[in-house]
Amino acid sequence: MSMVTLKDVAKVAGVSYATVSRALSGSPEIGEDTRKRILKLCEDMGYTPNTIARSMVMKRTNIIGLIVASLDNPFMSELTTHLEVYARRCGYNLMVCNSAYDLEQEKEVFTLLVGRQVDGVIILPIGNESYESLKSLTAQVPTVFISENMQDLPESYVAVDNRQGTYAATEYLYSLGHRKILYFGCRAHSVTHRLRLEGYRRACEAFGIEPDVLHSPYARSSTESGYLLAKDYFAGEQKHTAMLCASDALAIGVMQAAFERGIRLPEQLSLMGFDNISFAALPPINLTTVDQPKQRMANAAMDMLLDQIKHPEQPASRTILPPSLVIRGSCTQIS
Amino acid sequence: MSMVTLKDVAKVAGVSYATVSRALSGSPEIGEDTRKRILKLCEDMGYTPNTIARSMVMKRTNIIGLIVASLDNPFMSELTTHLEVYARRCGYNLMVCNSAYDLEQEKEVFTLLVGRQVDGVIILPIGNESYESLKSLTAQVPTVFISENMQDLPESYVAVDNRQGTYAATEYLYSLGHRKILYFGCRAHSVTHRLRLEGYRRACEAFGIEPDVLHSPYARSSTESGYLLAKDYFAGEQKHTAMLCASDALAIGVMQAAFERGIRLPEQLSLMGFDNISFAALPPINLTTVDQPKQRMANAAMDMLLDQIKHPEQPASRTILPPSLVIRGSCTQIS
DNA sequence: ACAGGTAACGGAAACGTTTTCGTAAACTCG
DNA sequence: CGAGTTTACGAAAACGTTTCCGTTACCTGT
Repeated sequence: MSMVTLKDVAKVAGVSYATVSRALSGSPEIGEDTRKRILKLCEDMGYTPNTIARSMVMKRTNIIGLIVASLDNPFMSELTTHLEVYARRCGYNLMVCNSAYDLEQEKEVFTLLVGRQVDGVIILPIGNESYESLKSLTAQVPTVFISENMQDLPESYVAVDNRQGTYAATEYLYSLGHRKILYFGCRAHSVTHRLRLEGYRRACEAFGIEPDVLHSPYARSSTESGYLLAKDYFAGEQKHTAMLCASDALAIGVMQAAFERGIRLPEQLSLMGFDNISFAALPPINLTTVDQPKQRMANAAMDMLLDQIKHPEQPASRTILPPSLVIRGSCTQIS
Repeated sequence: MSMVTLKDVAKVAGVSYATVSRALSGSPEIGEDTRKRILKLCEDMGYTPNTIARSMVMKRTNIIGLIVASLDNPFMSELTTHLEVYARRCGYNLMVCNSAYDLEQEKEVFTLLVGRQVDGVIILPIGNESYESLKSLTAQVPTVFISENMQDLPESYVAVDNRQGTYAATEYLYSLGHRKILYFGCRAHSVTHRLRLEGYRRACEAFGIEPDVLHSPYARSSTESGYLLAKDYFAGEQKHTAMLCASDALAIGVMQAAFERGIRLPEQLSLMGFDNISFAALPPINLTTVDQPKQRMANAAMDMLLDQIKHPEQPASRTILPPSLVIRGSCTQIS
C-alpha cells in the first residue's frame, strides 16, 4: 500500500534522488546509459510520481475546478464531458462540484476549490448575482465563466450569442407565418435569459409584431417548471400560434403539458427551444431549437483559461460564439 | 495572487507557526485568548490553508476519484450528482474522469488518479473485463465498483439486483397477458447485462414461455444502438407483443424506430426499459421501467469506500439493492 | 518552599518532489 | 601538457503544513 518513492529508487540505483528526478523529467544533463537504467528500475519497482509533492514545489496542481449548477441538466453534462476530455488532453484533471442552483453553495465550493490550489476555475454561474458574489474568489485564481456578464466586469467568459439565437428563432417562426409568438421565459435576472428575451424583443420590433412574454416564477429553467407554467397557460384561452422557449428543458415541459391537454404539435402550436440538448433530437421529442456549440464552447473556455494561467496579468478576454438553428419537426407553416 | 501562509500569520501574531496550526485545528493545548486572536488574524489576512501541503504531511488528499463511461448517459450523470453531493458532505471532493467506454482509457485515468494520490476510487466499469484490466490498480487504492462482478473477485461493489429486476419486469408483462416477449439486449460480456438477461430467462422458464433474445452488436447501450437495432427488427415480421429492453436508453431508441415505422405504443407493442432515468418520466416517453435506486446506490458506495479507507485491511464487501417496478404508460394488457 | 505536575507554546523534523548551485571527472585545444 | 570548457552527477534548499518532543512558567499540594 505504501508507495515507492524517488528515494527508494535512488537508493537501489545507487544515485542521488536528484538524478532520478532528472532522468524522469527528461533532462538533457543525464547520461544515456544511466537514464535507461533508472527508467527500467522505476518500471520494475512500480514507481509512480507523487503528484502532491510535485504540486507542492511546482506551485501548480494541474487541476482545474468546474462548478456547474447540476449535472442532471443535459446541457451542463454534455459541456462537462467535453471539458473533461479536452482538459485531460491538456494535462489537467477536473474537480467537479455542484452548486445546486444555490448562490451560497456556489461560493462555498469555489472557496473549497481555491483552498485546493486549483490552477483555474471554469464556472457555469447560476445567475448574474454570481459575478458579484464571487468577486473576492475570482481575484485569487484564473477563472472563466461560461455565460456573459453585462456590467462589463473584468471577468473572462465564453458564451453563445444568445441575442442572435432568439432573434434567428423568432425570424424563423415569422417566416413560417407566425404573428402571435409567445416567449416562454425564465429567471429574468439571469443574464443569459435576459439576452435571449432581448433578442426576441428586437426581432418582434424588426418584424412589426407584438411581443408577448410569460415568465416562470420558478428558479430553475427545468422541465418541471416548464410543465407547471404551461399547464397554467393552457388552462386559459390560447391566443398564440407559436411559442419560443428559453431552453429545451422548458420546451420539453411545455410539450408534456400540451400532450396531456390533447394539444397536437406542431399542428395546433409551433414550439421552439434553445440549447439543443441531445434529447431534443429524439423523434418523440423532435424539437426545433437553437444549437449552442457545446464542444467549441468547452474548448474555447479551456484554451482561454490555460492562457490566463500562463499569463495571469493579461486582461480578461471574451469569446462569443454564433448559435445555429436546428430545424426539426416541432414547428409548422401556417396560413 | 500569492497566498498568505501560516508563517505569515505567525509572524504577524508573534507566535510560532505551530501555534497557528494548532489554533486552527482546534487543539486543546492552546489558550482561549490566543486562539481567538489568531483566528481573527487569519480572517483579517485572508488566510486559506494550503490543502496540498496538508495532504503532503497527512498522507491523504480527501479526494476521491470517479470514473464513468460517459456523463451523457443520464443514469451515470444522476449517479454522479448524488455522489458529489454526498462526498462533499463527508468532506471529500470528486475528481471526475471519462473512460469513454474504452478499456485503455479507463486504465489510463485510473492510473492518473492513483498518481494523484486519491484516497479512493469509485468506478462504473465499462464491462466485466474492467475487473481484470484494473487488478494492479485496485490493489493500490481502496476501490468500489458500481456493478457486480461474477467471478468472486475480491473487489467491493454495490449494485442493483439486476436479475430480480428483469424477472419482475417479465413477470409484470406476463401478468398483462403477454406470452411473446422479446428481450432486447446489449453487450453480453457486461455482467450487468448478463444478469439482466438471466433474470429474463429464469422468469420465462418459471412462467413456461419461450425466451427470445435479440442482441445489439453495438458496444454502447445507447439510444442510437437501440434505434438502429429496432429498425432492423421492425423491417422483418413482428412476432412479439412485448419488448423488454436492457436499458431505458435502448428502449427510447426502440421508441424512435417504432414511431418512425408508425407502430403505436402501447397498442401494438408493449415496451419496458431498465434504469428509470429521469427522461423516462416525460409524458411523451412515459416509459414503464425498472428503477435503480440511484441515490441509495451512491450513498452506499460512498459509505463503503470511506469505510474501506478507514480500515484498509478489511475484506471486500458487497451491497445489492432491490430494484422496483415503475409502471407508466408504455405497456398494456392484451387479451 | 519545594518537588511534581500541568498548561501553553516554540523548535524542528518530516512528507516527496524540483531545482539551483557546486564539483568532480572527462574532454577540448593550442 | 595545462588551462578552460563541458558533462554528469550530488548536496541541499524550498514548498506549507502537521506533529512529536522540549521547554519554559505557573500552579498544586504538603
